Amino acid sequence: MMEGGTQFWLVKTEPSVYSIYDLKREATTSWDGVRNYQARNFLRAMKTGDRVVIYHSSVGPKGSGGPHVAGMASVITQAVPDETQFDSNSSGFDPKCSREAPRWWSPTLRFVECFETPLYRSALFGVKELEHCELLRKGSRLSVLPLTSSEFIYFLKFTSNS
DNA sequence: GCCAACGTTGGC
DNA sequence: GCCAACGTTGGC
Repeated sequence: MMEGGTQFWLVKTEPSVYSIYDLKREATTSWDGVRNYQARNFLRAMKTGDRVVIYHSSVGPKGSGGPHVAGMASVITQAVPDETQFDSNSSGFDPKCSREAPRWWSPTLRFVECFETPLYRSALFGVKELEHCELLRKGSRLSVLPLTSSEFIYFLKFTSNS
């Protein structure tokens, strides 16, 4: 269960690149490739046991109904240096980084569950619990963000075992 | 330190 | 595909 001190997060991913179905198949994954300092700081603040909401972004209106919350994950390992920053063959390669001075970090996440029905972004507007959520702020591009407990509990209602 | 130019994100 | 909003870069 959730112990005191558990924090809640939401991470975005483009399902055409990496989806919750990929996470389900792999069971765990290193959440790498994030190249924004604010998001990086949140990744580093993640602790084992923290709960994570998975959001599918950049899903066109012609796609699968638009961007949506896809399911749940949890943090199993705190962030370590993101290996892709050192890999010149990776799109995440950052020539300014070295192993002595890494800049980008990635925690390991574990699949928890995929929602039976996607929770579409369009359905979130007007939800009282989410009225201050960064996810819904116009122009927000932050791909890792903290959730308040009431925001998280709102998303929890869409899990199968709640 | 300012800010224009640029590249990217991501909803629509 | 469009484009507004954003973050970063780099000249000054």
